[in-house]
Amino acid sequence: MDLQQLRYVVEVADTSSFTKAAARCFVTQSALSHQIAALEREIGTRLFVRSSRAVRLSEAGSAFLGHARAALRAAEQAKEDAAAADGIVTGTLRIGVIPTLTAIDLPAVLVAYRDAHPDVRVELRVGNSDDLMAQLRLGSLDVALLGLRHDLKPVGVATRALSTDRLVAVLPRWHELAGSGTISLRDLAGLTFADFPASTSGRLQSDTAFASASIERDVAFEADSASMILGLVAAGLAVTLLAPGTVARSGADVVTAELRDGPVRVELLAWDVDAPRNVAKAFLSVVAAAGPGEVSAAS
Amino acid sequence: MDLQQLRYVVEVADTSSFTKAAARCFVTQSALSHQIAALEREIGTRLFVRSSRAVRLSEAGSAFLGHARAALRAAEQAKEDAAAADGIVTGTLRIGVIPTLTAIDLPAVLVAYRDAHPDVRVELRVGNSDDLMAQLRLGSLDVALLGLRHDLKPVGVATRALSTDRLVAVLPRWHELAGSGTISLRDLAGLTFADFPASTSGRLQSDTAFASASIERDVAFEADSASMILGLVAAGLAVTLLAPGTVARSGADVVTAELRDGPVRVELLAWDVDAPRNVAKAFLSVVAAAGPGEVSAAS
DNA sequence: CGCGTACATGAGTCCAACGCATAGTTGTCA
DNA sequence: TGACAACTATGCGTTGGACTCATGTACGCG
Repeated sequence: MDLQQLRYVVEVADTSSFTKAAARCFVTQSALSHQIAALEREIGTRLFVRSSRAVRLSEAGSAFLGHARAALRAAEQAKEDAAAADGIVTGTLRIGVIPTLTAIDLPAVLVAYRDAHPDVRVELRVGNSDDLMAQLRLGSLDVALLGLRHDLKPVGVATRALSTDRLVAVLPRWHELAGSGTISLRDLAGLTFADFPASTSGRLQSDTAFASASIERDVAFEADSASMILGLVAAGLAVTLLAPGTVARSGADVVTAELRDGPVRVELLAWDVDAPRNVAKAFLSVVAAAGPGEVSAAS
Repeated sequence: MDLQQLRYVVEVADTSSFTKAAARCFVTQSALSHQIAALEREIGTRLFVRSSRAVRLSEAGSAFLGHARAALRAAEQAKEDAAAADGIVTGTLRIGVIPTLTAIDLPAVLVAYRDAHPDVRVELRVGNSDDLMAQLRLGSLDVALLGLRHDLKPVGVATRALSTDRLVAVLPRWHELAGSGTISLRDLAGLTFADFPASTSGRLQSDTAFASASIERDVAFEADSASMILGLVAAGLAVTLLAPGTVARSGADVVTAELRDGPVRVELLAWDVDAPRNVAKAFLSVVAAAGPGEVSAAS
């Protein structure tokens, strides 16, 4: 048995394909077939059921997989902790980040991080807050930078609040409400809206605010990126609610109006509280040094 | 990184010697040196501090070692569980046994076990009950067959009582008490005793019995094997207390006398309740099928 | 029934782990 | 103090096994 063989098994299980797994491992399909076959010979059982169109784990394979992952994790952890004993942080840090993040300057943070820990490889994954939270809980992300309604406390993870902002109304330049100072949600009643797709956490922020003010609104346009939504607003097709920082950084040709009863959104740094890896702990320190924020225990 | 390298690290850590570790791994010392050096190069840290006369773990090595063991254990477990999914028990069963065991016929049990699970390698280690318990708790034994005073409940392990016996007095053939039927401890006062070494659990059985009967006795001979003690008795140098089965199986030229107030000794099967491995569970079944006994939960 | 896709298998290549020999270091003893 | 013993490090040649390439086989699909 060999760690390499365990990696192969995990990849095949994850991709349900020898060919795809081989590509991910940067070897040919035949090399991977050979190794899996050798492993199966050694343990005396088929780990995968091959059916020419798909590959799936056998019962024995299912029993094997968990331990294989554990072995690989332990080996990785061994390496990281040994280096950590010498004060060196190594490994791969997997960061999830929402595209609209404004609370911190992530590139600047990464400069500081890389400066302090040059041996760490960084994987950045952009996604929406819901997906990132799910990946964090699954352990496929180490830390995540995301945005939530201020009254939602994520469960199963520890968090540090990075910023708290009240959303602003975003209007076309020539809109009648432009320049009328602070307004309220009710002033927007009857207008056409662009917003994030239904039942995403980005959308939920606005939906909840309008619902609790008992205002029906017409979301005629849905898009999954803030810049797309801002484009729609600039074109005069709709209005929307967004964090002021998001609008400012986009450079979109729109105007904003403060909302006295707009929803409050918190951007926060979240991490797995159960198994914080060295790379993640180091990232937390760098963020803590870079900006303010308030730590909150996992719930 | 490679599982083989992890095995090397563990062995070197356990033996504090490259040479001894190499011998245990059935490779030359140079092969092991090469591999450790390669691993240290990969993780960028020295795992061992070499001081020409002794090898000890560095701080990084200590951090590494635990994870290395975990990785090896997980890999082993992966193999065993995969086979178990096909109803096959594999791996190595480590049994500890006291030399005086009489409650079960261990060879017969092993015949049945080997018959049911031919793929299991069996390691037998003979030792005294105290050492076996310690090894069991450390996880370096899977099951142990040992003897204890009936009123001592071992902690941290689950047990199954196999037999309960009252010790008998063992006397030279020509002794005046020979043939006098059931006697009491007090009849033995003033005689010269042979027994197990002080503060072993074997010795404790008799010591406690005499102490609670307020009888001083003279243990002039100490030996760590029952056959040696019986030899001393047969030679007329001393008397002793032993389990009747031990005496019967030894074939020693001695006579026994039942003791109405002799200490009661329990032989039992003990196993680690936290992580019972497949091989151990299978052994428990075989013992359960072979003989009677009463299971007791861990305390 | 040919075509495409995917896994298995045989043959050949090449690297890396191994063994051998030896050097270097340190503690021990006459 | 010098010879020795015990131990690890290292250079070098050898070989087993992991890999690639080429091909075989099985299956679904139009």
